[in-house]
Amino acid sequence: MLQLQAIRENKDLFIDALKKRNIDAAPMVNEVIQLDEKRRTTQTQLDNILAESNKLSKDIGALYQNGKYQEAEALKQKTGSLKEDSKKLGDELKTATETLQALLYQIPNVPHDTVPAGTSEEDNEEVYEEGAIPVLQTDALPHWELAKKYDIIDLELGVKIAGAGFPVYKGKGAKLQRALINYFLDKNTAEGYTEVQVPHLVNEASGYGTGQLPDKEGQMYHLTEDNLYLIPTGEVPVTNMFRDQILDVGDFPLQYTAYTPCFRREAGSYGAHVRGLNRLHQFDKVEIVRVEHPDRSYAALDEMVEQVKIILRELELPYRILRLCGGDLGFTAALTYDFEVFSTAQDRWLEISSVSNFETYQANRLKLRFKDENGKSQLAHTLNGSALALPRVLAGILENYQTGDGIRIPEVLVPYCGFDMIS
RNA sequence: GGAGAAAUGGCAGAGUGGUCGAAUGCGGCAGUCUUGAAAACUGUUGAGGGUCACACCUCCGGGGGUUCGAAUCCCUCUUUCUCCGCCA
Repeated sequence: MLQLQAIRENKDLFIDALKKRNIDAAPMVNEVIQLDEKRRTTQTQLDNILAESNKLSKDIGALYQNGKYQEAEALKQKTGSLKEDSKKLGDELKTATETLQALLYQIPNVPHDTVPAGTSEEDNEEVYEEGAIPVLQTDALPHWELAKKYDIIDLELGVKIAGAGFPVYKGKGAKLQRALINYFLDKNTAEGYTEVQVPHLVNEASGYGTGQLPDKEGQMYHLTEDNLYLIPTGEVPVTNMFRDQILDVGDFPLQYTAYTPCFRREAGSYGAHVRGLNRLHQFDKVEIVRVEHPDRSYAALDEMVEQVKIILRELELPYRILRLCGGDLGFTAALTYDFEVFSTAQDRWLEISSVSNFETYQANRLKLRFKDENGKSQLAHTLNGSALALPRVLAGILENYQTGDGIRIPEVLVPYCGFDMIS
């Protein structure tokens, strides 16, 4: 959520910056300002009435204590109309505040200066590429064929148990997945991220805190009986650890890593590109989350990008980094780098990580603040990234490491797997 | 799941329906003292709205109610603790 006061002071700046997202924010921003003015005048009126009635109540109390019951009763008569007015104004204030809040929820974050203009993923800017794309023999298979051939992932079995998009990993496939999780967590903790295990279901407040609610409501599995949501990413529980907190400036940097399954309804996405592990309803992910001082958040973002690069380099997977354009940038992010691994047999790039700085957008919703050097409280910056998402990394390994004899295991994973070949 | 108790500032812990945003202690911060530190003493120390700044308003787990007036009374939800039941 954008900061109201900042909008009030620089509305044109916001309207301009949001153009990069290809939206005309002017009507919304103007309405925000209007609603805010309404809210404030109502608040002032209400405050005055409350002040008056507080004073009357005190006077009545004093009169009672001095035994002047007649005078007290007389004063009581005067409180009736004040009560009515305050009730009416209170309702108005509530409505104005809620309307304003709902509107603010609808305005996306302001893109960072470096975010390229553009309307779709076509316009994302490639900023880095590393790793040679292997040349495979002509009979190379896509990962879903390999999964079947070596009996390591069973998609049909998952259909029986749950439905499409819920794979069953078997034997060396399961072990490889577990190896990747451990490897990722080890890399992250070695870099100073504290490992946490967090709930996989979150309440409504957490959903609002990180911005999945209200705009992505339909993408999350919702347990209506208990009003809980299955997490679409570890970002939600981990970042919400800090909701409603006022940190000390010395607490930075806060860095956490968590392994969690992720659940996504993926309503409306079907077709050839969702085959195999490409798009699932349940998948595993190791997430890194940071809470940072505003002055340091972009340095932190760079460090997170570096962290993901190192992992991919060690896995010897060919990858590229994209800076997302305004049209492709997530609702809550100010700047996002996507990592894509080249999936050789599918001949396409697969997104395996997304690293973002949300600046104060989430913090404002989370009420995540810190006391700065002058003792004033201000909003912190939040960041997160995948390090990494499992299924597509797995797909990349299966496809890129396939040989005529089987699938080779990347060297760094051999100690974690206990085998060096799937055949 | 059943029965009971509780929820107050960073923490601990008072609080009779009126002058309680809330005693006291600890912690934090500033100062005095000291070569320095500790101790002692003095002062200060929640959040939000509002204002140029004050004033003023809101918040004692959340929501609602009674009352001129609620931390205090009532209803409800949530959470925690104790006992019972079930259970990885």
